[in-house]
Amino acid sequence: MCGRITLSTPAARLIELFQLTDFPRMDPHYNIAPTHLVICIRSQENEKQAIPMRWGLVPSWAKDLSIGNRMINARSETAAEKPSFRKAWTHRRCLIPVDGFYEWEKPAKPGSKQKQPWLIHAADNTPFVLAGLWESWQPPESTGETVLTCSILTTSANADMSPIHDRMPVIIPPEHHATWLSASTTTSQLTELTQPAADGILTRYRVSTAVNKATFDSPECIAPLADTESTDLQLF
DNA sequence: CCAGACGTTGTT
DNA sequence: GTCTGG
DNA sequence: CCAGACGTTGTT
DNA sequence: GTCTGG
Repeated sequence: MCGRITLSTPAARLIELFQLTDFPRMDPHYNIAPTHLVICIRSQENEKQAIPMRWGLVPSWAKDLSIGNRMINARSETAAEKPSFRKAWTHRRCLIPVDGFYEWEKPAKPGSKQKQPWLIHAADNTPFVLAGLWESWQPPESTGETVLTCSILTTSANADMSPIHDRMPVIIPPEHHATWLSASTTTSQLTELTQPAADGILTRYRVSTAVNKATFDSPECIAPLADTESTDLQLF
């Protein structure tokens, strides 16, 4: 779950949301896939910074970048114990702003229909912030540049998501951003912050199956179909 | 001791 | 790097 | 997450 | 069917 996201919110608005002075230059993208860059906000020596990172966490011991291809999500319930995630869980948490994310609903009857893609977004059409872990990876033999990578944490679905899926990304509301990024946050606080989001904050609409093939920076792929559950989404 | 895994989702 | 399984 | 490949030898 | 690449 949570294997595609969108981010077209202008940098100025994200600067305001995170109270930053600097922000990386990024064009709007409507179909961000694993291995693409996502924006991560991390706290580095008490300095908050927004940095593009490769989506798919590559543990420091990995011999190959491709290991990150299946590390796009981390279960919040078990990340503290998993060898690939536990150091990041303790020391390298980050925030990942999105406009929304895609979820592919399985066909009700097996073998019948095609999967239905939905775009899930905030009910109030504002960008929102996912909980992530990040890692720094150095290619073996010192050949090539250090690569920053990240993973999106998941938790069980809230009432908004459960009709189409049993998991959802962890969402961190603005009042908890600082706690999530702080190095002194306790285990019990982390458990609290990774609970499913409050019911009612998300809504969704059907998108064309063309989302699969759309280029990832085209707004076409988030155009709602006629049969839609919310009609008031605006581009940011 | 060394060798091999190290992950999630969803589906069966 | 660190843990698990053989 | 989906889309697309899924193989080797030898020759150019 | 299952893995890899994006």
